Amino acid sequence: MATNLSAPPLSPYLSSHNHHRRRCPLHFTSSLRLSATKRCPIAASKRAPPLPSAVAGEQHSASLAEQLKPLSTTTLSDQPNEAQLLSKPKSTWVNPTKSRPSVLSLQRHKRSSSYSHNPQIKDLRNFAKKLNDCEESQFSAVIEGIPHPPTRENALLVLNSLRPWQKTLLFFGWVKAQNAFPMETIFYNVTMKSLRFGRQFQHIEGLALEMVEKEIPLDNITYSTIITCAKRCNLFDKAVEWFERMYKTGLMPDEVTYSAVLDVYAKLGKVEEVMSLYERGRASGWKPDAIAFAVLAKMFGEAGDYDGIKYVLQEMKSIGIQPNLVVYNSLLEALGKAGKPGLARSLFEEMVESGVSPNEKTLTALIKIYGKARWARDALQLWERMSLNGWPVDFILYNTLLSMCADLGLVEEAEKLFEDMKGSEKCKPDSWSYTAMLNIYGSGGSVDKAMVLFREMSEAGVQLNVMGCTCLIQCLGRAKRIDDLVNVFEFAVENGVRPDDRLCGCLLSVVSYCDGKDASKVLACLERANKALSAFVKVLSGDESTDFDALKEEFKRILSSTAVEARRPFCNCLIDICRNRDHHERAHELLYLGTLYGLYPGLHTKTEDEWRLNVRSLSVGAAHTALEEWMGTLAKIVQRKESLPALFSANTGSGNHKFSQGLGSAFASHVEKLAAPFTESEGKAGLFTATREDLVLWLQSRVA
DNA sequence: CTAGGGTTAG
Repeated sequence: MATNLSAPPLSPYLSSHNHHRRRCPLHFTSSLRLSATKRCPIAASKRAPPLPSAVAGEQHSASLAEQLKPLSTTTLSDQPNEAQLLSKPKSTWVNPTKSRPSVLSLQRHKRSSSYSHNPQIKDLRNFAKKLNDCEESQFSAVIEGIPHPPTRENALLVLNSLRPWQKTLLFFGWVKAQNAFPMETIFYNVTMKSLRFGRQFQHIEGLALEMVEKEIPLDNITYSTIITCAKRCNLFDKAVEWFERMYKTGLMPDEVTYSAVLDVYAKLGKVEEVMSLYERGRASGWKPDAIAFAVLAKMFGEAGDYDGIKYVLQEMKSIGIQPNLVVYNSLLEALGKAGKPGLARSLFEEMVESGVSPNEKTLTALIKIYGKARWARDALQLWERMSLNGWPVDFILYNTLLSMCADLGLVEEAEKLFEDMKGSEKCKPDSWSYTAMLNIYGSGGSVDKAMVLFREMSEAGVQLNVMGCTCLIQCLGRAKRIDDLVNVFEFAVENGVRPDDRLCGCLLSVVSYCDGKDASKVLACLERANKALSAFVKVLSGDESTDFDALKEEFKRILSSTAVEARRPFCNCLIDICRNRDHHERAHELLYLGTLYGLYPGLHTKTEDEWRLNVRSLSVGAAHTALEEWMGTLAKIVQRKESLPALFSANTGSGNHKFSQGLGSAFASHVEKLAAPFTESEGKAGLFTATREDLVLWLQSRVA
């Protein structure tokens, strides 16, 4: 998911950007001329007369999708071609020395003077209010009481004041039927705005098609409204479709449409298309503004792309755009997602120094970052600064602070905050707050406190959610309070919690360390949540031998219907279940399958001097299985007298989390039991090493 | 609000 951060500093599309700039200086001069013509240079290529044979062809017939391919993959090679690409039949060539494009820069519409000086304004507003408030059935009756004739200005004023989309649509229909004046674009735009409020994409599209039919021009406002409405309705294909239509008409996108469309592609995860459109916009004279950069920052954050974030910063600097609060917030969050807490911290300081005050979202982002990074000192210092400076706090920020406490194991701080919330008027703990507390008590093993909270929740009328349920079940399982566990599970299901894969994984892990009756009770819960999984567990735990291929197929079927983040935990638990029931052979088979399906990437790493087994993400049983498997393989290599490196190591990790269970110590005792020559390194907790000589001796002794 | 665009929680 995240890009490889050890990759070269610039992403491919970024270097293609530079490449493009270097090679196509003419692009800029041409576009400056073009910019005053209200025509999109991308579209122009489609309408251009046949190009000279050598450069005609693909660009002439290219679709928008093709046009949006990264420039590195399209061949914009020689300069005459560029000039051709940008020229078009009806372009009006203006003085090329004119300083800046005029079309692309945003021209907000001023409130027309009839709005402020219209003495009828009060009557019309009251009338609009009546329309807003009346029953739909009375609409036609009310509308007849319009206090002044529906002139263009009057109609616009009323249309602008209608809230529910149904009323807007009815009124618009009425105005059209009056036939008092020709309909202009603005009427459609205002109506669409109201429809967008009600997320009525169907109606918006209907109106847009009506405009096309009646040859009423669609402008940037129309298109951006259509596109953002589609976006809000999650109809991304529709958003793209309408941008394509706009492109075909040759209308030049302005700043608003640009950032709206960039956001559409960004939300589709189409980074390359975003960058390509960005480059083309830049090349045609578009000056991106803060909103466009906020969109880019968010996109790179979602992709975990640090190079992309650097690029955004660099572009803003070179264009001379100072980040505003929203851009800072997007950048901070992006840095968090890209795993750069240190850079987030320094960017935050830079932001404060530049005079931009953080808001709730800024602080939420940072607290979350520090929590995830387990930077307790920074988190607490920031918390202190928040209250010292009187920085704004809201409900989400409170809950984020609680979650951070859970991540860092700050039990007392969390309890204090939780009590403060209970005492407050506006920020009473909700299910998020309770979940955070259940997480804290659950991971800390404070079962009784967790159960007190559980009871308190239902008294306070706060719903238990799936994560809170998972936390509770985890800690009840560890405490072997299986009857309570079953009760909590049943309560949760009865109260609308729909078990997800994480909850199933949690039940599965409890099954792995329970025996007999307890295991059956938990398995019965699992059966209600995931039939296939519980059936598979029964097969694995049973004594009948199973065909490997059948096992493989079923395991594959289960994994493919499991959320990606829960697949490895499933496999880990299943291996533990096999081992705890002395089905070691099956444990090895499952580890093999897990590796086959990519659940354990980087399990083995080899350099010339050292071979390493990385078991940090494995459960105890899986780690043992992996070690045994490895030793078996090495024994064969020794037998075959093949060459081996000087050093062998196994890494369990040290477990940064305050509440983490000791994989390291479990691994140490397993190594001891096997009398294997691995010893834990002095300075590095969780790193076990063995020399070739010791290991070979031991392997040979085992065979003998 | 002044016909259109961006940011908060496992």
